Amino acid sequence: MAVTHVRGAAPGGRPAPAPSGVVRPPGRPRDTRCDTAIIQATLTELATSGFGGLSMEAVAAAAGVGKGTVYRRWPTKGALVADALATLAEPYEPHDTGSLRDDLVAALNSVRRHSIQTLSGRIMPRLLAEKETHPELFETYRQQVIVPSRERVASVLRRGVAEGELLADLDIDLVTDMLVGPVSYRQYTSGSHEVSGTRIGQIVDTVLGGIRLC
Amino acid sequence: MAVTHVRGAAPGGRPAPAPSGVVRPPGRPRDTRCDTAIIQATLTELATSGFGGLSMEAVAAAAGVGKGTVYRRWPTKGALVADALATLAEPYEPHDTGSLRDDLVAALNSVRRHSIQTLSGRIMPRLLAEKETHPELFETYRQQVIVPSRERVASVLRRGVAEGELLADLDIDLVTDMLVGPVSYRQYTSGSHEVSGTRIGQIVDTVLGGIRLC
Amino acid sequence: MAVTHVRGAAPGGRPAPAPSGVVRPPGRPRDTRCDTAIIQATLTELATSGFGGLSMEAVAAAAGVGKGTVYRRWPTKGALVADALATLAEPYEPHDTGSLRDDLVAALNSVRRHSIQTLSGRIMPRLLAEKETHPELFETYRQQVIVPSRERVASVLRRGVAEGELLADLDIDLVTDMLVGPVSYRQYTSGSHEVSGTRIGQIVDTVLGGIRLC
Amino acid sequence: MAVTHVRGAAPGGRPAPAPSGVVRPPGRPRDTRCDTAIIQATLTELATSGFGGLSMEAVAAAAGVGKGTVYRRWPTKGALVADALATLAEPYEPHDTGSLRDDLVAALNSVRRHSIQTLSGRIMPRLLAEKETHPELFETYRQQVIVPSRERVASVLRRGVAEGELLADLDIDLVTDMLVGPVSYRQYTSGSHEVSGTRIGQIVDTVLGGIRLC
DNA sequence: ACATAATCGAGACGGTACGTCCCGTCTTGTG
DNA sequence: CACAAGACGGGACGTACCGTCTCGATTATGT
Repeated sequence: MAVTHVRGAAPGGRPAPAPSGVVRPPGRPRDTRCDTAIIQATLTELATSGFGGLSMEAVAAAAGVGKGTVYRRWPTKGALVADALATLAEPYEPHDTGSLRDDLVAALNSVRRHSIQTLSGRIMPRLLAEKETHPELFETYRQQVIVPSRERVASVLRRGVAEGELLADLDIDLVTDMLVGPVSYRQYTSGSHEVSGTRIGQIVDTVLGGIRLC
Repeated sequence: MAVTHVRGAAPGGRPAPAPSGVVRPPGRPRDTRCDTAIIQATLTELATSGFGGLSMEAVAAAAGVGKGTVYRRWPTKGALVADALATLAEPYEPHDTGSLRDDLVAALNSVRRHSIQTLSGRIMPRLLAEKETHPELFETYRQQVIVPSRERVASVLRRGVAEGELLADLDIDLVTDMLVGPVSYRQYTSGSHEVSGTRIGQIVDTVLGGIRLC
Repeated sequence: MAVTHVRGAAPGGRPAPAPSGVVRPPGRPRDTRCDTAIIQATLTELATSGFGGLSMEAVAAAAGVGKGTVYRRWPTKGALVADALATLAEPYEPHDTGSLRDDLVAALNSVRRHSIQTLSGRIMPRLLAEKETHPELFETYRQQVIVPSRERVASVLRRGVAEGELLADLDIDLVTDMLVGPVSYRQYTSGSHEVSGTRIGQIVDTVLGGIRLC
Repeated sequence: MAVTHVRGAAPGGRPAPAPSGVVRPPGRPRDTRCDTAIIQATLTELATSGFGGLSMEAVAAAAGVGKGTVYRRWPTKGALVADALATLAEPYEPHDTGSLRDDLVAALNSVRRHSIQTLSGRIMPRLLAEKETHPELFETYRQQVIVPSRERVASVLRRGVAEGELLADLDIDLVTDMLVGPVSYRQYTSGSHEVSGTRIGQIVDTVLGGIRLC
């Protein structure tokens, strides 16, 4: 179940020597390849077993690392998961094709793809389940993943308002919910069939029908 | 965290002696109060700890019965949870106030209330997390809880179509998603503030703005 | 490395039902076969690895028993070893052939045999090594094994005094040391060759030469 | 529990530069103060924890030295302990006061004192316990410590034979056992009180009573 | 009334996973 | 090169449960 084995890494993967001028602690420095392997294994385990079912031992084994190496860096499971979630941050990349509708469709398609294909998307329902028990973890996830994702939709909407295509007093947050909500909700709870591209177009059109200037 | 303790039940709670004419196995008959206590404890544990964190031992303890009493009835955790989920079925109660908008708002408010106040609503994210691992459990939940809940909204929409208030070729499933989706999505993923009654009205109005005949 | 496997024991080995009139705790009673298997394994491990090298896990494995079964009975290693040592008690069997010399030789031969052939004899140097760290354990061993062993020699000497064959004011404890000491000392510290029967006779004769009435 | 800290040593303690004319390996020469500190720490640890409980890491820490410094000199624990035991050799110092009895008493007193006061005496039972597992270590100890100690007694006895005070065909080894045995045996196994000076006199007298010419 | 037979609470059992600790090895920078 | 410092993989330890099992006590039914 190992994601990245440290021992198998290419020799060239070793980190460069520390830049001069930085005080370094004595002794053998920590191997940064272990950090990445552990974080990656944590995310995989999180997606597979959830926070409750995640064990430090399984993470260490999946990372190909001794248990002590994990505990030396993160004293608790919560701290490890929190740091792992923090790496999920996605850069905000606005796109502007000129067409308001096309940009919204594109943004929602990216939401859809995220939930299916990425590790982060598979982690989402696991964290949702633990939201009552560990609200801070889901909050981290929300800030790192959900908020940027919503922001892509919201920025398109704001542009529509600025360009006079949408109602001037539009509640951006509300409309974002009305676009992202149906896609995300359906994606996660549907029995088998996922949300299709056609359906996303219909969702956008229906919402636009109610908020566009006429 | 025991919900119902068998031992503490009033003597009058005992089931009536079996009706004559029915062949009964010899020996002491099973105590039906144990069944209900175990099912109830299972649902509570499911809401509290999720499927992965649920243990037969904890269920037995919460129900105030011995472990053997649980295993005598359900050999596996999955069978127990499946039976427990099957009891969540909610009766379908349509309401018709004459106003399409008011009925939709009422139906969505019921969705909102369900997710917050009921045990079933707290179980939902737990099962969602296990959907990949145990799809049959979530499917049971969907049939027992989600489908009836959506049906309340869909029936109102169908009535609107029949009465000529809504577009004739309306995609009921799609619009149901667009009404339930934003509420449910926001309710479960929001940081702190829940969905307000006002917002539900806005959601209904926005959707109606795009699908109402004009 | 298992000494006695519980599972493989004959069905007839089950303990008899408790005598009536004794209050019994509820639940499944403890299996006494586990107790004996654990004690036996403890003594074997003690002889093999000493007190410091003895681990509860190894004892459990050697006894063919789960670790919990050991900890349920003895919370600490010290308590387990103490109880194990208490079972080493040997019944005192005086022998009287009429000849003072022959009886002393026989008693010393029994000391010699004990140190070589018995588990208890192999445990002795292990406990001696831990005498500074855990004096109470060695004290238990002394009372259970060493004292009775010395008493066999001392009782013969006392008889010799009573029958007028030995000096009336003989220091029994001292002479016991002078008989047991050379045998035990040589037995444990000698490079390879053990103490022979001939040598034991010489030791007895030499001591008798100094304390016999002449 | 460090015996000698290298780091804390006075600068003057550095070894003198090597005499010219000797071929020396290139690079920094080994610090001889480390050797002595490690050996000393090994003996202390051996007395405190025994062979099984002794770890290279603990030795290094007690010596105030890095672990690598120990492993560079001795690859295994056995090699280190063997070298440490080899340093325990005691010079043989016969004494002759003219009185056979007094010399024997003095020799036995030295045995007694050794077992109590010296590090070597506290190591003795530790090694005894490992005699089955590591016979070569105890053999080293025997040659370095036990044999010289016995020789002091034996030489007095031989002198007694030569001077005609003892039986001509005396078994020196046997009588040595009979003198050293009771003292050592009692010293190590006694519950609390040690062997007194008076008792040593009694032992010597009793043995002499049986072997002296009359 | 009394034997029969299955249920029930309680808890012991073998097994396993957990987090901690520590060992011996390896890898840094400094002298 | 030697040396300290300490990170690393591996493994053992004691704990905590899990699901199964085995007790005595209880409770209905048939004779």
